[in-house]
Amino acid sequence: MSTQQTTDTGGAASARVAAYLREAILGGQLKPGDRIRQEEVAERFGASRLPVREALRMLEAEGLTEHEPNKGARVPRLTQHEVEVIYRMRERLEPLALVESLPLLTEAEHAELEDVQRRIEENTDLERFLDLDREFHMLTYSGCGIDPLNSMVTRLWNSTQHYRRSYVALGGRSRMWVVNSEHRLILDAVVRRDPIDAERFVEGHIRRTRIELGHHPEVFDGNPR
Amino acid sequence: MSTQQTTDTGGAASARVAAYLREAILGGQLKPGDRIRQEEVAERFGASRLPVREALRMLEAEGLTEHEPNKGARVPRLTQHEVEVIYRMRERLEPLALVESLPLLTEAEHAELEDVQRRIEENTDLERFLDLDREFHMLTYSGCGIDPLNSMVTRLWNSTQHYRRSYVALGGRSRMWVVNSEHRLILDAVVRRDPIDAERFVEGHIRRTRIELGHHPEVFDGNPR
DNA sequence: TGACACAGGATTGGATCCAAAATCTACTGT
DNA sequence: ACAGTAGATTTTGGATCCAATCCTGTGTCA
Repeated sequence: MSTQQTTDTGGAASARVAAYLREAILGGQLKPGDRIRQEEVAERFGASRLPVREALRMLEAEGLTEHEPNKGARVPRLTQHEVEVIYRMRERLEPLALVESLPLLTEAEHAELEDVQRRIEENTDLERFLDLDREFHMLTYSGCGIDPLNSMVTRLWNSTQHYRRSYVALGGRSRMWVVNSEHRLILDAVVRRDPIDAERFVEGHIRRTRIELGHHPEVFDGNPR
Repeated sequence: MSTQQTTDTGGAASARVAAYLREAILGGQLKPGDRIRQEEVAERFGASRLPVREALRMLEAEGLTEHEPNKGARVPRLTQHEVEVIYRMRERLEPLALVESLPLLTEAEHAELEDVQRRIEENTDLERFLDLDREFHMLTYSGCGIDPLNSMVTRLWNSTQHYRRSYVALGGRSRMWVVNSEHRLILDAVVRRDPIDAERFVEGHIRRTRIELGHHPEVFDGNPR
């Protein structure tokens, strides 16, 4: 599987169910607005409903589901304005995460970053691009051991995954090209361990994406259901 | 009860248990490092362990408990560095929350803010100060309807509540005086609906608190257990 | 005396059953 | 034909019981 973070919280069964649903939501099989029925998941998984309930709670904390009493869980649907604010949050939090992480990244991790970036540049598949892009950024933050910071950054990425997909599908090849050139700037700053540039470049990278996104309201129209 | 936010998520019983535990943690009856036994809470509450489990999950999402498989829930204990990074996160997120909130605050809410600030200035009790200070800030953000932003700000406040208490107890009356003068600046900017000043003042308010906290490592030493 | 192993108790994780709430459907009345 | 309502079905919330895991204290042996 490609998309990280196994939340070791909860028992073995809950963790497996959570991983399964996480994959389904981030992978786009479950879309914003979709309802998640406990019984259905439990059955498909050969477990009782209880670990499913636990899993849904974990996912809620990760921003992947939302819960209404006596009505159940859904994949949250966001407005364009909500997504824009989430990007503004990212503009402020991720530079901080990177600065905290920067001095603790090893040369092995630098090499891994180089490798991921190389694979992004060789890649042509959309879904794979989403995963690799995420992997690149998360790797740059991986030196930062502050739990609330990590989990919030992860949550912001999770919440917007579906809209990122729509947007990249729209922008296509040229969009990926821009991302790559900006990644190169970030990567250089990371390897040089230059906190000023690192902060500047990652902030600009996210800001430019937010502004681009603002020009494409159609990303938020076609929400199913 | 004084410390808001009833997380309408979960059934009636879970919500009540969550409210009870939330109050106990924020109020200081449960301290960082303390273990929370499901059976114990369930019994004291006349309910089964299941709603307690749900409640603990909710609280985990709010940053009030942490969970380890097969070992149960504890109140998280933070290092000085973690608290410092949380304050840096607040420095970046809360100005954003305030700017988003600013144009949507009504004059009734301005009046309510005035009232809360007046009550803070008249107050001498430490625990009451913690509640009122929180209420003041949350009120300034209350126009911002963006869920992830609200919940993250709340979570950051939750995580540091215990250390805020120790710190205020240390600084005493003079500390409260500084806070009040800074609140007045923020309040003025809010009433004038001046986003530049509002952002500046709230950012400075939090930053100064962070720097002050850095000079008092003893706040983080005496952690029980 | 100290370290390791084992056993018993305590505590959490999961399954099943039942109750309550919400949603859906079909019927009735105008 | 349509709106409103009552009943049936679906789905979630909670209680109880059982299983698996962890922790603690004691005893044995080197």
